[in-house]
Amino acid sequence: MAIIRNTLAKKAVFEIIQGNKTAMSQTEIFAKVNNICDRVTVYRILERLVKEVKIHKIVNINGVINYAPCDACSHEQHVHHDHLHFSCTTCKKLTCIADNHIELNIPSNYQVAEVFLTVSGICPDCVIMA
Amino acid sequence: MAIIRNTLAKKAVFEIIQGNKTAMSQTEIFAKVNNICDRVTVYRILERLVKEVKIHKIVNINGVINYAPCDACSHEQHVHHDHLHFSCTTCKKLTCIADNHIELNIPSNYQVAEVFLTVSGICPDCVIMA
DNA sequence: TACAATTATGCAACATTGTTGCGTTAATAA
DNA sequence: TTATTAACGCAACAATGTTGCATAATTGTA
Ligand SMILES: [Zn+2]
Ligand SMILES: [Zn+2]
Ligand SMILES: [Zn+2]
Ligand SMILES: [Zn+2]
Repeated sequence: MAIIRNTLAKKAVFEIIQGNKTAMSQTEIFAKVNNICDRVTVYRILERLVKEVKIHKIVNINGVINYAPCDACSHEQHVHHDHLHFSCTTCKKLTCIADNHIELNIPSNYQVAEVFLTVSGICPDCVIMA
Repeated sequence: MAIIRNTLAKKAVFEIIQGNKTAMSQTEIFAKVNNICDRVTVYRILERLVKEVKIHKIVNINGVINYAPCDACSHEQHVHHDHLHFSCTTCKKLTCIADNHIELNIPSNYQVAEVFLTVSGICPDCVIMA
């Protein structure tokens, strides 16, 4: 059951996320959606897109939740979102960076599931400006 | 200028944070403060304690901002907060783990400032329960 | 094409979290 | 003790996210 429907609003939201170089917050997405649907609907669409593994959720270093497409996420039918994210302190943009396999050094009584790695600094666009 | 005052509320908040094994959110801290002061005051105290490098701010994987003491943060008069944080998916607690020096693999046109590394999974307390 | 089933939406109402302004309180130095 | 001003309380507001329910729209089927 639970047949997935491809509505106009859902397509619009997904295209907005895909069309952007960097990850976007619900607020930014809703601003771009141009009143094609309600604020609440955007929340619900985002929730669905995450569940369908079309986008992934990234928490920025200030706590704001952002969304980015999952293109780079699924390799060989194995979904993983543990790539690195770069958070620019100047333009505040959050960018997905290719995989970054790291060695962890955690006490063995901790059972590791996912790794969230975000690096802050200045992105290429903003370095040029400076 | 800007003389720092050590008020009752500030002491209470700091002791609550220090007395807890894991990091705490503003909501949790205010709940423990037992109406010794206003909700807003807790926000302002937390802000000050962060500025004074007595506590540090950690964003949990769900976007909730948590606070933990800075004991483990300053080594040889050099402050750094880039240690690893463990976020338990069962009890939702956020724990500071000792330093974790990692090798990053980021395009050279990105200018790195800080590294935020959070690992999710099951903490020792919750592993025992299961 | 028409219809039924049910997913998705709009809207209102609410909850939570965080912020700001301003008059008052209280910590600290002199 | 007094003056200075950091810190506080309170009210009001803003932003973000959630829920319930009636209505609309999509999709498979007849
Ligand atoms: Zn930038
Ligand atoms: Zn990403
Ligand atoms: Zn736990
Ligand atoms: Zn920490």
